[in-house]
Amino acid sequence: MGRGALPEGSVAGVKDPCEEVILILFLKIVDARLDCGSSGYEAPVMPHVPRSARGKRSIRKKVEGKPMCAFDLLATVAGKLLSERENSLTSCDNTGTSDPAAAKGTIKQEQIDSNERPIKFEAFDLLSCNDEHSKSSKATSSGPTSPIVKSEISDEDAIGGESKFIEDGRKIGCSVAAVAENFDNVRLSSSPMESHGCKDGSKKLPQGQQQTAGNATDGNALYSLDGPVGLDAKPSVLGSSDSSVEVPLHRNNISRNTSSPKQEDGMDLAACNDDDENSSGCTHPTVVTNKTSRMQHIGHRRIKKLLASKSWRVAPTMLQDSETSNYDVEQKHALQGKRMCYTRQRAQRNSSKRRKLFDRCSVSVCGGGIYDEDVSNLCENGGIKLEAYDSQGNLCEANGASSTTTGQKSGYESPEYHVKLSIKSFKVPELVIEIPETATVGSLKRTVLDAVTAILGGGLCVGVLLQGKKIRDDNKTLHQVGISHGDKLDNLGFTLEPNPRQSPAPLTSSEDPNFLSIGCAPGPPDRISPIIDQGGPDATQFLQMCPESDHDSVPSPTDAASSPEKTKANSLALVAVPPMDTEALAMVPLRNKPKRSEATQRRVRRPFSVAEVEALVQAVEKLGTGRWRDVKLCAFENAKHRTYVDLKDKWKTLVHTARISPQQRRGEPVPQELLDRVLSAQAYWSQQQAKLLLKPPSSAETRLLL
DNA sequence: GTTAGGG
DNA sequence: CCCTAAC
Repeated sequence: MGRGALPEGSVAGVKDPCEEVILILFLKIVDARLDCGSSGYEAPVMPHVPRSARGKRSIRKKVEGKPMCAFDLLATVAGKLLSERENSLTSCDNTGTSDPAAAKGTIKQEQIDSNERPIKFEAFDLLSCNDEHSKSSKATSSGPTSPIVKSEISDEDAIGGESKFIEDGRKIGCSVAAVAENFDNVRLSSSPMESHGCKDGSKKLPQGQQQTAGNATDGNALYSLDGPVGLDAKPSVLGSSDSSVEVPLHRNNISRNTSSPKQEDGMDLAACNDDDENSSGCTHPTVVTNKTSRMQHIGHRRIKKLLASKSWRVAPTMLQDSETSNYDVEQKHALQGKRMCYTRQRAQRNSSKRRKLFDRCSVSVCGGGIYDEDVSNLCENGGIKLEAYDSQGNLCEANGASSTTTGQKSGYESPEYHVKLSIKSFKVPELVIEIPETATVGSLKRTVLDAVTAILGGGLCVGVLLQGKKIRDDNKTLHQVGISHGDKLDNLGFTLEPNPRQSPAPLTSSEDPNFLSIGCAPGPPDRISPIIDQGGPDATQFLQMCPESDHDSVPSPTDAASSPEKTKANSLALVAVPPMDTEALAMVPLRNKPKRSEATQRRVRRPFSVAEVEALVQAVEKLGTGRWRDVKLCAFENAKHRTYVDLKDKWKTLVHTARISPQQRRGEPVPQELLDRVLSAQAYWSQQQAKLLLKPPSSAETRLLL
């Protein structure tokens, strides 16, 4: 339908129905979370190589070693797109409806081969292969074993037999929406899903979308997805849509917004509302509705998976000691807080996985994203939290309260003043995307992805906007330009810009240049900048910052968790803005192949103190050597940094130590007395174990004998 | 999630 | 400490 509505007249005699009108899509993507890691970060291509032979089988799981940046990015964009769509649809109506052509005289005529066009996008491939949930797209995804899924899907395929669906602008509108909705899925367009999404979009998307869809004139549609899209675009709209509609990876989905409905401050965090199943943890900071919760939940879960995929990295270096202090947070993240809040301190599970989330990253910005905690965790007392960074970018935390006092003494120029900002969103340069109506949603996705990827791949620049003005002088201090800790920083913005040094080469990743042309595509999407998107104010710092005895002291049972300080920071998120962002960027490893497979951040080494050893020995003497969890609970319950695995390992080393000559021992000497106890305990328990092994059916036997 | 054990 | 395998 609608074909006739095409302003063919305006298109200078082009009547051939074969000629399609190119849609010019202006996608101003705002708030692209670029949780991709350093600018030099290259998505690891090599799957993690098992360190041990038995790891061979682990290959099955190693698919995750794939680059996720593109995906992340896309997800972000998608979320944003969706959000923007919501916001800008209105404007679309105007331009697209009343004056489609005038909207932008860029209606291009182009011979479009309506035939299938196999398209391969590397970037897209990346995406697809990272989509761990591509379950829905099994059709194209070859599963974990084949990380690189060439999306050979033709446009037709992508859209399935309903390609006609996007034949008119109306459908396009829908498509766009669908795209946005599906971006987070980053799945290879599986026909059913695609069309499905599309349908859903037109059928069920209420409000703006439908409206737009209806209004978009056939063919000539110019969507100017621009405007001040807050990350706050509420997903609620979507919430009402069909359950099958994919949830956009809205920022809020990701961010571990634990803010419960009542916590509109955005900083007032509930301590333990992070139940995976309840997904109460991922509600919008301000708008919390049942509608959204579900979706957010989904998003959250998705994120969860992403997290698990190791692809998301957080800036750990910043929070050195946060390893401990943030433990809960981390864990929550990684584990989706499974019962962490409710259950006793069961050992730190998944410690390794959790850790994987933390990669070295010098840049850490609170973007309201996935990694809220790290930064937000710092926002202890609400308000502006002052943070100090050492030259390494390590955070030397100091909360606003105290810092403020001291800081004021320091004077204006005091370097002690640190501004904490929350970058709720990054503005990505405008993207101009031309895509034929006949393009599939899948291709649109790829196009957008490529565009974004290209930008990012070319290297990024961060722009700072203060009150709309771009601050170009990098040498000025924050204070000089008016960014001071005391100010309301709502006027502060950040943009992500293509690296100027990069020649804006046209995106060529597409195999069909005619098909897709993208503006503002600096370079090949070979690399993605990992800009960590840390959580915003909603961060979950409620974590029990329990005075865990991580200070080489024996955990005392009285080490009760301190009441989580509910932060009352202004909703203006706070974000760590490393004084030297350029340096920070520079610090980002440029290595293509991070050493430890994925540059996994190893936990800080924390040698056991004698006291700890003693506690361990004592516990083992009591409980035996096979109940590490109990040992942990018994003696190290409050030592969050000691997992039962750690204890087990320590015991192992203790035994070893006890058996070697004192000269061979290293580190803090352990009293011989303890070592002796270790040996005896070890002997005793191993003996017990042997007994059990030798006499397994003891009970039955006993019974029989009796 | 735990436990055990190699790295 | 890390990583897996096997429960």
